[in-house]
Amino acid sequence: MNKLPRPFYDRDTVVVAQELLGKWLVHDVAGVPHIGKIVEVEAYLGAHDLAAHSAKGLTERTKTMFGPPGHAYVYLIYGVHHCMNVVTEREGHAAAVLLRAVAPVKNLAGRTQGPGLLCRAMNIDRRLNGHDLLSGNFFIAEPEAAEIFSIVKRPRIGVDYAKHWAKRRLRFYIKGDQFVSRF
DNA sequence: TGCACGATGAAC
DNA sequence: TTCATCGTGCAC
Repeated sequence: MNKLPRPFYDRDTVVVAQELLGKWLVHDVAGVPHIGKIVEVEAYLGAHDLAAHSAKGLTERTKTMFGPPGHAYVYLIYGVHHCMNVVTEREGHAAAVLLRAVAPVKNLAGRTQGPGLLCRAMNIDRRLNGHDLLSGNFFIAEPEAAEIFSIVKRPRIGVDYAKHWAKRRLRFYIKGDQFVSRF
């Protein structure tokens, strides 16, 4: 499979977020490759973005976001669900792209439309926090067949506390895709 | 050492 | 609209 290289992630987060749409998220568990096509994402631009966890500064929780690009930032939310992000831009910039939904491609059971459901279906939990996405068992790859689609831009979900940052259209999804979490 | 609070999902 | 459930961050 054609794995995305480090330079792909070391670019403007809004660009990376949109280009992640259509790509394949691959997690190999005990020899079984779980594969989902990314159909919905959100961009978190860095420590200046009040909706981003990194706006709190460098802490135990956010140190993955402040690390080098191309690594997974996985955290537990509401004590119940896991959320999976991809770190972008240069080390120290603390930006990331939240993966909100995937469409089943291979070996996925259950629903995948939402950040928590996506992680459950893909067997992703915080043990994978900080994991290098250029590794052999957990990575993002080019899809086998490229497709043409339109990208819808909307405000991010669940970040009303972020003042004017909550209004920016940093949520992106594939237009008309049935696996988008909500329209 | 205690406590408020989530980048959610499911039930009521 | 409410609630489950717990790690993190910061106040005391």
